[in-house]
Amino acid sequence: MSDVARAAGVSAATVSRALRGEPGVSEATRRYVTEVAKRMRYAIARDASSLAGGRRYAIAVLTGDVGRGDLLAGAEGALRQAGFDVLLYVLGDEGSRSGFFEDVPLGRRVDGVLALSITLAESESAALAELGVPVLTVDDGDLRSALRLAVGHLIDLGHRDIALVLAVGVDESYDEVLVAQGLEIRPEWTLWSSPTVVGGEQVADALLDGERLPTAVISASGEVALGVFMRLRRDGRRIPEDLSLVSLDGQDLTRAVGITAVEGALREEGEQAVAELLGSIRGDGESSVHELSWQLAVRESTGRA
Amino acid sequence: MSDVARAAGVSAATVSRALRGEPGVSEATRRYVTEVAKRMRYAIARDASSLAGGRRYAIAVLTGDVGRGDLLAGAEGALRQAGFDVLLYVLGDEGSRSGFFEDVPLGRRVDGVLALSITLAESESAALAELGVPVLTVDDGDLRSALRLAVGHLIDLGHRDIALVLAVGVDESYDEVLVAQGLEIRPEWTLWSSPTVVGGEQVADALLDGERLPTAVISASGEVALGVFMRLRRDGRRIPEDLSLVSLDGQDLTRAVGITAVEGALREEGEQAVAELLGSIRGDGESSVHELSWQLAVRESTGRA
DNA sequence: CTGTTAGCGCTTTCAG
DNA sequence: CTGAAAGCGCTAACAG
Repeated sequence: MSDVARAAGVSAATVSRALRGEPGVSEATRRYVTEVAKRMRYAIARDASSLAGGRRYAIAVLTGDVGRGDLLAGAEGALRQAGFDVLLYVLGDEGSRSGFFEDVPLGRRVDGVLALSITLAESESAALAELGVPVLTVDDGDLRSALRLAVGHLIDLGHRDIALVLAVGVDESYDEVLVAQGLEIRPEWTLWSSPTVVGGEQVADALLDGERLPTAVISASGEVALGVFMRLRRDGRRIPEDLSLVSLDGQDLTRAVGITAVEGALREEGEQAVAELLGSIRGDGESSVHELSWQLAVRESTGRA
Repeated sequence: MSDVARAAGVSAATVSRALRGEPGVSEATRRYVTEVAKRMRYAIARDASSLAGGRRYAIAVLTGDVGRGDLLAGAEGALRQAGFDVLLYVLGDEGSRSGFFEDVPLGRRVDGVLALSITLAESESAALAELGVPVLTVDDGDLRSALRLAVGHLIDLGHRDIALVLAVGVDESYDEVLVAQGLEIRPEWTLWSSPTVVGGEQVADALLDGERLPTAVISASGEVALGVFMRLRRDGRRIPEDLSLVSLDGQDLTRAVGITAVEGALREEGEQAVAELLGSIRGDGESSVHELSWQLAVRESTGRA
């Protein structure tokens, strides 16, 4: 920096102010210094800058699963544009996750934390809170609201007989969502399946064995939806003419196959989450939660009842 | 750090040495200092450390597409374990990519660069080279070698009549790979398709329209393989009894559906790439290329001819 | 093996 | 609006 200062005939302090857009420099000086710096290919050293200035210009991004890639991509883009470094931590498997939280390696290194596609345990949140910087958690959102969207779409298409396939282990009841929209519940049309294509095929078999076929199926898992899709087609059923199908998950899969699905605008949500976090950093420093909101991607697997 | 030094009754220099595992401290002192530091929840400030020490302990990870998530996850894990920060840059769309290379924002900030799932243009490589740190590019590997693996597997199963589906736009010939393994080439069994499920279905139709069906199909794309799979099954063909199917890509898709595929051990390759890069950083500082190597994941879509 | 002494390259008062 | 000076929190010789 002092080289640039010398070349521009000013002091280092002025170069610093000029390059960072700080007030207190005449426009002419700023322009000139900026130009000299560019010519000399000079860029401020982040380490020294944050050491001296106390700012860090870095955000830690925690993610459970790199699968939801677009969320990450959106966040990264927005952060880079805002001049922040992205320190990535993939906390997918238990080992790396506990290793991370055991001794959170972020002390005095980041201005904030963004937790994507990861549900933090109480103790984990506490560990992050100790950093003293805002934490923004992007919550995967409510299955209930996703379901509402799917049901609404099917009802609009005239469906009344809707089966719901949940993940095994889910013991919560979602009947109310259907009931709230005026549907009758038939117990045999609530099914559980492991989140695999094979599971979906079995579900389809079960459905076909029933005394009456629903006119639509909603699956919580994309893999299951695909299994149902393939099994029904192999059985000669047409989709969507004979049966409509909606998935509540599995963005990539459902898009590839053309299955109507509830999904998030992940990239945009990532950007938005960053905006919230940066706002908090500049503002009250509060931690918060960003709820992912769902949208319906209507594709070829749904039609009139 | 001086607080810790005082509390431990030593100098700051000793604390520094002890905490970083530098030689020149007695084991007893190191243990004691470490303990005091932990008790005081002290961690070395990276900024100050790298400013003073000249080391940076950070690697820039460039990735074109977060899709190949496991590569990234593997690399991140290995880097974290080695004590390096991961600065992530997602260079998916043209805008962010050119923005990045226009003014590579990494000067004096990283010890090395890891380029994953991204093919660097000449000028981009040059821009990175200017950083003066090693660059390790992970190359997606050769379609030819992936194909060789698939063909070998099918030949082992007794197949001689193999169709190959390439991406539209690929004008290179891969006949030699088949010929080298003693197969005869039938021109009508080389097909081109857009990398979509629908494209795959069309390919299947074309195959079914032909005068003779091959006993096996190799598809360069996972989506296409899925399309072929679904179309054939709907047509009443059994897979693998009537026809075997291998995909050269589409890890997630093919795994979900149970299609035999050539794939990389992405997580492990990511770790390995990191090892190579760190080696170069500590060693000759040379940039290099890590070729992804392929493996065959045999699933239910292939069987004896 | 340990302490002392200079910086690392910036930013920030405080004067001018 | 600009410059001089004093650190930011560490590490790296250099002594002892």
